[in-house]
Amino acid sequence: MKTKGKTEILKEHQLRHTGSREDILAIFMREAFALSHADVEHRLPEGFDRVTLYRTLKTFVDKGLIHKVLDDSGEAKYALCKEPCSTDHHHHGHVHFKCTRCGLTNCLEEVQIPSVQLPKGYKTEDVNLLVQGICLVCNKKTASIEEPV
Amino acid sequence: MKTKGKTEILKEHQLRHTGSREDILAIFMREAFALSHADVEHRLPEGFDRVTLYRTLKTFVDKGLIHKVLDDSGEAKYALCKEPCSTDHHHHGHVHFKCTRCGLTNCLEEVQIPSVQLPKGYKTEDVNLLVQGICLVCNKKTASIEEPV
DNA sequence: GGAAGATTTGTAAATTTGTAGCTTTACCGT
DNA sequence: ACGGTAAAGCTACAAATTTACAAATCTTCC
Repeated sequence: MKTKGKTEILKEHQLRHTGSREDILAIFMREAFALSHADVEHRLPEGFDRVTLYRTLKTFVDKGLIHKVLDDSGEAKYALCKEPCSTDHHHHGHVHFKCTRCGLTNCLEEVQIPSVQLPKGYKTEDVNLLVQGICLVCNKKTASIEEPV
Repeated sequence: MKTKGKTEILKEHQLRHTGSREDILAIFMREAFALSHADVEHRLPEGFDRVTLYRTLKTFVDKGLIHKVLDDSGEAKYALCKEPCSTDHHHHGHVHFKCTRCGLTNCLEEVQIPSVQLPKGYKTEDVNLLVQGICLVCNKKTASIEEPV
């Protein structure tokens, strides 16, 4: 199964195909975890215009190409929308996991958010769940030190 | 039932009772929903020192007087801790709800976060759940228009 | 393939935001 | 009331974000 191309993704979201957008989109496609503004910036070629990055991230969010990932740091992070998101409706049923050790935030696509029963009168449209803790990778590192075979 | 006084709250958290803290605490007690840094700032008297606000919010979080409420906006919000929070351990098993209509974010103290089963190897330390949708108040307004008796 | 019109980008400058250092002021236990 | 100490009130800075505007780049339509 071939992954959707960048050109195709941009077109789907009614965005012009430009070099900057291609670069930024490529970064999101390459990394599996959620990226903050700074994360993206670091991965961009030296001297990439900062203003363009601000604008592009905003545009991508507005058009539903990427979505904001909640984070306790207060610093917004972004990740590609894998499920179809229209301009106005983001829909993300999966859990986000932030490792307190390595600091990376991932989408755990395979973990569904359990349904939540809200009090009468509330209407649910979207649910976001952020779990913080130690991720698989960091956990292994620790284990190999603290629990020798 | 009388609500706990500001003086009492500050004392409980080992904080000196000062004018600034009283002002800021009063704002949180007055508003039922979560407030961003900017929200608090706007409600403070003209000319209130910016730096003091930064420091006070930080102190309040550190001492467990208020807790961060995650928000999809990326902008951190804060709300009073109703459950007893010690200096080092915030414990918030409850759900946060953000209304897409009125934009307000509330703590639903009565709704517990269901436990989440993560893949093997992950270790959970903290869980945050944000539900977005239509709140009780906004829902009623709508209902009274769309579903006349 | 090229031109027109609209969008996007690059640049500089203005604003806003978050911190640090230091002095003065205000708490609070004794 | 006194004195040690925490907090407030500045000022100054660096970094982050936004704005304005002209130049460069897309798209569409001949």
